[in-house]
Amino acid sequence: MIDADHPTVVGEPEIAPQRRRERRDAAAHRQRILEVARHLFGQFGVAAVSMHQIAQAAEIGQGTLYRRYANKGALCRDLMHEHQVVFAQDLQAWLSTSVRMSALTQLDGVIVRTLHFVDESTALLEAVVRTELRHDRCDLPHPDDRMPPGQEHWFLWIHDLLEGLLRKAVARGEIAALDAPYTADMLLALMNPMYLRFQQSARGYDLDRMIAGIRHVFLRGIHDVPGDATLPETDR
Amino acid sequence: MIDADHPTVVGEPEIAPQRRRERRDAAAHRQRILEVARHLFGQFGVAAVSMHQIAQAAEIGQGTLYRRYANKGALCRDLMHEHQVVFAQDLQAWLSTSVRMSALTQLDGVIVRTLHFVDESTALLEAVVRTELRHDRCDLPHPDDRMPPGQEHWFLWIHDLLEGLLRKAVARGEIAALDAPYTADMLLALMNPMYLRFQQSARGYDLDRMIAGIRHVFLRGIHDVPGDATLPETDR
DNA sequence: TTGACAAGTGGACAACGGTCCGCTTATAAT
DNA sequence: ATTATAAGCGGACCGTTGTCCACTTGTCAA
Repeated sequence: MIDADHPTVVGEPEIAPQRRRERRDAAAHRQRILEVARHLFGQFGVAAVSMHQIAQAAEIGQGTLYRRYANKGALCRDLMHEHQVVFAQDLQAWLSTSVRMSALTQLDGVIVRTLHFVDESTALLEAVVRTELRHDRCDLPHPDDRMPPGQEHWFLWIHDLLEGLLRKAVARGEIAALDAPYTADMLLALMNPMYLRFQQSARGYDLDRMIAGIRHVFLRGIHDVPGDATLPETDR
Repeated sequence: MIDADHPTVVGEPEIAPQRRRERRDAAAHRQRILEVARHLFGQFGVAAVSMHQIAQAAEIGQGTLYRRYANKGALCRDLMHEHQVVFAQDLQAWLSTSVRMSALTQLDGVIVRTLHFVDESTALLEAVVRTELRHDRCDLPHPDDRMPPGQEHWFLWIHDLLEGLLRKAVARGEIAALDAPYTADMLLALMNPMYLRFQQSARGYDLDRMIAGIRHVFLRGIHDVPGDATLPETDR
């Protein structure tokens, strides 16, 4: 109820000009959390460290920890953030130096680089994926406020990148028309951290073999030209 | 300690001729468990039902439940078993009626049928996959004694089937040489229940679109011939 | 400086998955 | 029928994830 007697400012600035910035002590805690988590993860492995442990080691309550990070996955995402940014920049840079190449070549470059990146970050990425699917997170484009703004979900970005390159390749007549969004998703499925790890540890494939396989099927399956003189060796 | 006075049978039958058969009451419990689980799953969804609940509803202790099923995944596997057998037989039957077709056509048939099967069994299959990867089950060929003997892990079977068909296609000169084991794994990755569901619910792809996409990439990527006029009908 | 209030905090609590272990009982050999 | 024994049983118990809520404290505005 609005009380007319009170001197409510006319156009009261409901706009909430900018979100009250993070309290200083909170920021300090945040730092400590990341630090401690990084340390514990390094020492025992991501999977073996519980949120409770992290809270204790950081000498804060669980509630505090969960306030900042809804789950271990979120924490890992924050830890990864830096790497991701670097990766994204590198990729972006490479793309811009390679504009003169064929879209297919660019696509290949993106795939290979992404695979390497995922392969290097398996530990953290796996935790992310894991918690996401524990929560039935099958509604991928989730907002997730706790994430630094502007940092969209990473996989989404890669997806769009792949899709874009596929479209470009089609537009340039490098390949026949195809279902770009779904094809991008297929590629993404093959680069899923958990799957990657499974194939490496249980099947014993190494990264190069996987890259070769993906190349063989995709770059051929997409390409119109039957000959494969330019394709990398199947080498197995 | 062996007491020499006792008439221990000379070559005592250490062989344990056949495992003492399941006690009758235990068998009854098993039935009840399956029944109750099926019911609860149907009512609330697989994910929403806890082992504790199942035990309670079946009026047995948790220990009893866990004795038979190491986890929810195992229970679901048992529930699925029947369907799986039927599916396997159907597939086998179809394969034997289609021996005169090209290996590639057979491969296509297997892929399509498997996709449909997975799609129909998502609920249960998902629980299986989920628990398997919760346990870091990245060592797939796990023995898992609690499974009906002779019933190997299902995915393994499909994998071998796919691999075999790929090899056959290569041997017959239908396609260029490739890395059959890994290619089979790629296909399997795309048929993963969790991934399937994700793509359907989050991305909104329907099964036909996915089949079309996989066909486009794989049957083209593998095939030597650029045209695709010979590709089999969708037959559903 | 003061006070209001949202942001921040901590720890109790609950649900779930899963293990353990001591007791009971069906079964098979005697 | 008796008995040894392994199969079966139940529920207390543990660790983990995640929620809740009463309390404290930094911050901003007056």
